[in-house]
Amino acid sequence: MAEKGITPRAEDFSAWYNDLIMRAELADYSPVRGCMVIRPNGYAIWEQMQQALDRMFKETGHENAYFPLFIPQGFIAREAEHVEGFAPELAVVTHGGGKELEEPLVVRPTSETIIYSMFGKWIQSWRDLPLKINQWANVVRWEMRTRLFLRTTEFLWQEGHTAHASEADAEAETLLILGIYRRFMEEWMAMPIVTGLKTPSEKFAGALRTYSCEALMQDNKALQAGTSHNLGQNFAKAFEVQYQTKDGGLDHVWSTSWGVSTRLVGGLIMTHGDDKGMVCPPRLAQWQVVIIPIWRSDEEREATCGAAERLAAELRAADIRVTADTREGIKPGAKYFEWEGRGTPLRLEIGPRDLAAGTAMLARRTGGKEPIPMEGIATTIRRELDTMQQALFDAAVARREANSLRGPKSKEEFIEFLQRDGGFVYAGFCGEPAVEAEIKAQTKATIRCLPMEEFRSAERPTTCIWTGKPATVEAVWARAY
RNA sequence: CGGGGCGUGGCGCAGUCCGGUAGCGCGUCCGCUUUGGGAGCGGAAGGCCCCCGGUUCGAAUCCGGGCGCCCCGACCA
Repeated sequence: MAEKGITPRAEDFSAWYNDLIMRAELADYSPVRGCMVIRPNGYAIWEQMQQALDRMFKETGHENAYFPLFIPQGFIAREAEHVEGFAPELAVVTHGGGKELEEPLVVRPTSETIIYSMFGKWIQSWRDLPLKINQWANVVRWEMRTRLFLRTTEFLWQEGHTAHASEADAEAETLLILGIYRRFMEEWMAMPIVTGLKTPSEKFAGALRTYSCEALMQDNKALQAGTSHNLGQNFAKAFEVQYQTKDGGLDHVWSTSWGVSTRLVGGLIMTHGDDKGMVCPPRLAQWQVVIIPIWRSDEEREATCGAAERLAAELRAADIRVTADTREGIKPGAKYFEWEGRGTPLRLEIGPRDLAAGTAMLARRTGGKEPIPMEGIATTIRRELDTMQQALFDAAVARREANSLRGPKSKEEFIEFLQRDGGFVYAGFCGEPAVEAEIKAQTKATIRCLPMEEFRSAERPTTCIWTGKPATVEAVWARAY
């Protein structure tokens, strides 16, 4: 019995995370170091994420396209900061067809360079703008240390790339996407985030500025869940993406790029998972409801399985994602454990007693089990799913707030909070990069972001928590993944 | 790249100190009985003991050298 469980979070959070992924069959290690196989249960969650995000991108005027995996090595070098940022983690192809290549090909770590090289051909006039492209793709970054979903050598993501006629338009796009990410994370993933600006040391290599979504995991480490970059004219200049303005002039376009990855699955796990396994918010669950018929005799089997299938059809008609587990030879209890481990939000048990009473036994993944009438069951289930979705979000917000510290009174309190694995600390910052580096060296915490207005503290910090000098901004610190 | 752990049927492990020809649990397959919180009994299949070399009559075990994986740190979505 014990060996069937997973390591409790309190005992070893990393082990819990790995155990959960294996138990829920979300992913597996690949023969290649640092790479992962995303199994059907895990990929189904990613597909739900893709669908929701893809819809939101398209609703805001973005189109999908696909750019190649291979990038001429010289492209990466064209933007100074970009090459500096990515050079250490590039995978490079030197041979093809048995011969050494004239110019090595880089396996894309991100696609700015190849995309702007194409934008240069496609954009001639202000009439071609804005150009708003998204692609769903895999990218490769040679990481020193990897973790399933959170950091793997190859990962899946979407990367949006847009070109605009003005800096203001590019900034508006950057913030529009940040808002979409926020809505997705809050409303679909039930994962609260703090949005804000990255400091220069943490921004994307080649960006003017980077905004990010920062979530707090159950071990009180921060997870950067998504980023949206205003690239200014940096890449436009490097790849000569110019257009004729309305008044006949010539200007470089203003561009943005933004992305979220399969890392979000890791965020989902570490936001909602418990010691029994995965907990999946209803809106992202592959199966929102699993129906488990219970029988003894053959007649009972026919009756309960038949009822399960009819119930499944009824719920499906109400747009509820439902499956019936009619496997024979496995006891109901074993099925309960299996579906719980996978995080299925609701379970409906149908046995002879339920058939007689006109009810089904409803069990929630988040706790609680009671009989509900079959009459109007689709409405009941819909309400249960909506309630659970909201409850997961509320619980995650409450946990984050309980583990956040606003306005530490002293440097000592600040350090002490971070050292006992506290969560987010909001404090004043003088803006000096050297101070930021010193804090990182001493506390292992980094500035996750300079929070946007709505996340800032009511009481504005006036002094830098580290130097005591006047604060120029409020920053959120935490140890991070 | 440093520190720690580990490599033995599909999975998890014991056996290694003290050499003697491989075992346990889970899973799998077959049969019967079971089925409202991880089923029981009977039968069966399944192992280059990470790799290479050495010592020895004999190596999973001892010695030397490799390789790989996981965890913790330095870099990063």
